[in-house]
Amino acid sequence: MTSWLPLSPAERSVAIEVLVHGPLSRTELARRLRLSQGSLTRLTKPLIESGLLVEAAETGGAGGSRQGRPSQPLDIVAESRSFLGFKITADSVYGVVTTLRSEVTDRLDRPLTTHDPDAVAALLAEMTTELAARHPALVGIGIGVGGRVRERAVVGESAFLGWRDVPLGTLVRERTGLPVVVENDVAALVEAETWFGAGRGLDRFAVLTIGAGIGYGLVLGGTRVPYDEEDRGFGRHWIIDPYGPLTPEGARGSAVSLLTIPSIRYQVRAATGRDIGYEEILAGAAAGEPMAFRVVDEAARALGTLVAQIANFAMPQKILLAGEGVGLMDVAGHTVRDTIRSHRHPLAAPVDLETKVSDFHDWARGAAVLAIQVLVLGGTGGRAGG
Amino acid sequence: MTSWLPLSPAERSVAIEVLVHGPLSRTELARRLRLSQGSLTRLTKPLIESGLLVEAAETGGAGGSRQGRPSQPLDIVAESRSFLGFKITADSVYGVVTTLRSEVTDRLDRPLTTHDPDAVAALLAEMTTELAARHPALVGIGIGVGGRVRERAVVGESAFLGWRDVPLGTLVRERTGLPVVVENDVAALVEAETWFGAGRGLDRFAVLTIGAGIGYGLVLGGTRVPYDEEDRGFGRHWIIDPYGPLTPEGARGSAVSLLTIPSIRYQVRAATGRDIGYEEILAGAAAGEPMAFRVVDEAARALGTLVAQIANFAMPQKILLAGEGVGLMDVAGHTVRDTIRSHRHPLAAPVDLETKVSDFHDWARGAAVLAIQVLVLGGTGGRAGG
DNA sequence: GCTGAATTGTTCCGTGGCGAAAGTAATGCG
DNA sequence: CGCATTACTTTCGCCACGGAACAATTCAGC
Repeated sequence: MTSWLPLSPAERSVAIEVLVHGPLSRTELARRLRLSQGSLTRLTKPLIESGLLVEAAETGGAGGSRQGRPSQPLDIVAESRSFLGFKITADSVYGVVTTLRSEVTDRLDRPLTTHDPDAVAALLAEMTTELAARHPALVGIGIGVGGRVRERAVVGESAFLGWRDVPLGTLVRERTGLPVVVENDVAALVEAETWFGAGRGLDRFAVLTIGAGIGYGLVLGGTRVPYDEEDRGFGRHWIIDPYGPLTPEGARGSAVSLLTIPSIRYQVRAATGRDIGYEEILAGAAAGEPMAFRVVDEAARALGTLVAQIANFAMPQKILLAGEGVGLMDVAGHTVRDTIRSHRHPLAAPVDLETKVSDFHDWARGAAVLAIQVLVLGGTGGRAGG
Repeated sequence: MTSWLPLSPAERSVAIEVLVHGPLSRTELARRLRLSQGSLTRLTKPLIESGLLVEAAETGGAGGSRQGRPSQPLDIVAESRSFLGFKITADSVYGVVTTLRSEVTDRLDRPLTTHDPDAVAALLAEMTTELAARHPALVGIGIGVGGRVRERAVVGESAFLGWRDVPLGTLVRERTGLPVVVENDVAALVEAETWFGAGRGLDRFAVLTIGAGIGYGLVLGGTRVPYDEEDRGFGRHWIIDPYGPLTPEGARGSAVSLLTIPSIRYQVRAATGRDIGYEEILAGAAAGEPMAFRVVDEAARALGTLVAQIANFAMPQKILLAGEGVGLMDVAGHTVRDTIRSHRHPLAAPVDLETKVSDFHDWARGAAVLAIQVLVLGGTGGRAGG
């Protein structure tokens, strides 16, 4: 079962709308999809018969009209199928099991002791077997990797794994028998947020991730813009302050050198001689420790500048800050917001900014969403506009 | 005649494809629009009968296949209708007459001696009358104004004219009897380049204009992103160098203070005490005059930074530099390109950059394109995705 | 409780746009 | 003079959609 089989385009749009925007009545769907009510009766009938949709029992009583025949919301049976998402880091593999709605129902992590492609694939297969025992309805696997990925199957280049042209998709599919999607990890997270997260239903949407590195993704017209280029690691050459800090990673004063967790720790270590953890640095900055404050304050200004540039030039309706390094916002959010304002027209609409601290399981969940998309869209996921 | 009347969506797409992409055979159209050949016979028949399309006589002999029945290119009768475009500046009105393909066939300029809305409308009507005498098939008027424009008809706010909520569209329509479209001048230029210029056929495309001010427009999915905000003049708060020049317009080190013609002239005047023209400053910089060189070199670096930021964050397939102030590229193009490179990943694809020095007639032509769009699209031009 | 208004969902029919495939037209090549 | 090749046309059938009448189900008011 590679996809929801012979779903007509209209049926698919109904399925996606219900999947992404929760239980909806036929009338509401007709409004959203600009179809007649009659068409909706026609379209939903086979979907219900096939068991994909169900008529939700409760109208809830919230919202809705007071008079007339009560609406009959339709919902997806989110638990009918399970999806597996993996995030591969240098020393660990993080795995999650999700429902069709991308709700995480299980987790499994394993240390990664070798970077040999076959061994990695074997580990993934082993984890899959273990999780499949607990979740019989497993129908697809998504894998997120830092680096360049081609055709959603082959890792073209991944520095931290030392890989070149590794057909990871095939390796895992052969060992599991399940359809596999491989994608750049940032791309996966962006897709997940677009379908089920902060970017749901938006036309233009941007994601900026801060962690060990910088990630960036742009969604236009509901579709992620494919970056042919920079999945070798964003932000190494986004120069924010030419006189900024010089760090091992990234050009002087670049987003990477100012914002990533390693760079911030490096700066503090270089200044104080002590190797302090990221959280501790943030706490120190909040407590007014001069050195930590200086570094964090500079990072906050850099982040504000970056967000303002994204808002000015890509004009998204919303910007999501994600990753492990956005704890910055808790400590220095006001500095970030002040900086954004100073880089925007005073009368411009304020930037709709959302912050979401994410761990590696969120990245894995992003990968699982890819598997969901492939199932729903029938293998043709990720169309580039022509 | 407000539009091409009852054109079905499919017929419209055929008309637009031929209009924008030159003479095309039915088979070629079928390929581009992903329709069957039979459908194209059906769709083109009424278009030809109504006189909108004609079968071009010459297949040319260039390109094309060698064997088989020769193709029969279809073309739009570009001269069958004329359009009028106006660009209003503080002291002049520039007018052009164009064909359906937006080729300029006539021009007319007049000084603007008053900013009284009725007087301006009267002047536009007078110019229209004069041009209509020479071009009988005039069917629509487009007007480009710097400032905020609502609903393609009302000038909400225009600083240089001192206008607030002036229903310019209505004023001109009442006096001419022709359908009128009013739009922000930058928006008009972007639309024109998207349909008939550098952005033709592209999915993602950005325009940056440099002149008395800065302008910016982004096209995604073939549609211009509506900027709810910054049509009060872009770039006043795009801080490129916090320690950059302080000028009367724009924040310190902003794109406006570094790049616009008035700011560059101001900087040279402040440094040398002499009031020199823009072209002369560029010539001086090229000749190695220290002061002019310093200012122009700094401007070129700023432009490079700006273009790199646009490329990094909006990810367009192409960026067009337009306006009266892009002569900069002739003198310091290498500096601009070097700066772009230094702000991008070394392995990233080079930015596709096009330069087009435009004068006020090009701005007027942009406005005329709006009138063409409205005619072709049937009044519903400028849909926001939702 | 009954009636009527309001709202959701269903059934039925007509239309129109589309693709598939067969047929026709116009050319070059041997 | 066929024959292959390519462009276009015609015919046919399908099917997705909208529109309208109808059934279902609730609430409001008397």
